[in-house]
Amino acid sequence: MDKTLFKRLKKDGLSWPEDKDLARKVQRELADKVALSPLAKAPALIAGVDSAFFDDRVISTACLFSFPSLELIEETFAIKEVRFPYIPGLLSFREGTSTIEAIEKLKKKPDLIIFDGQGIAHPRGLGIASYAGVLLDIPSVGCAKSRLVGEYDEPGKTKGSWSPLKILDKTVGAVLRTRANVEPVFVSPGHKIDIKGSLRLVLACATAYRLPEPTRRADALSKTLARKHASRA
DNA sequence: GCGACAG
DNA sequence: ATCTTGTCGC
Repeated sequence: MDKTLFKRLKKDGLSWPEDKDLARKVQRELADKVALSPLAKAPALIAGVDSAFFDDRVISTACLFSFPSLELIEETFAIKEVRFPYIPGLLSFREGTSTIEAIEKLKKKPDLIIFDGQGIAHPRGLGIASYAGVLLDIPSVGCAKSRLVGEYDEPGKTKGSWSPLKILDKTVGAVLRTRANVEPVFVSPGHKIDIKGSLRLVLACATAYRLPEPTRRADALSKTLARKHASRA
């Protein structure tokens, strides 16, 4: 894949519908660049990202936290016109570009980013966490609220319990209980981290709620800002 | 053709 | 994701 397309994806993403097939092709190519090696160094700064919609626009937020102390350091957001519909497996092209922009607006570069979506637990091994992780070349983890692909057994009801998420005989992530007696989350590595590391990270960010603090905060902020900007040119 | 299907 | 109040349960 050439650098031109690489930069274009970060800046403008893909449009609809002429590039729908290109989207899948791009995913298959980027998937080869995903690294599942253990985290190189302990992260000190972690960012959580999420997106919300209003009118015909997408607003993505990035919340930076210290780690493992989990103190909020800074928050950013980016708004863009929605150019792609929601299609299972192609989420990256709907909210990936604005998400990347929000991350790049952070004054301090995060050592790792947690996404509200899948990492490699994806049809082509490139969920939004892997997609953005590769384009930004920053370690990333996917923490989704529901399953996209893979099979699993119900994990134990206690906090910290988990069971492998696998496609055929290949483990691509884990179904983790971040809070007792509450629906589990689907964790999978995005880029430059392995499954065990992803699990430890998400669990370390799970305080008293189902979603890890960085992502939970980004979710709340995106919704608040979306309502604030709604129906207001 | 039928069912599944991140946000 | 989004449209939306109160209500059941731990």
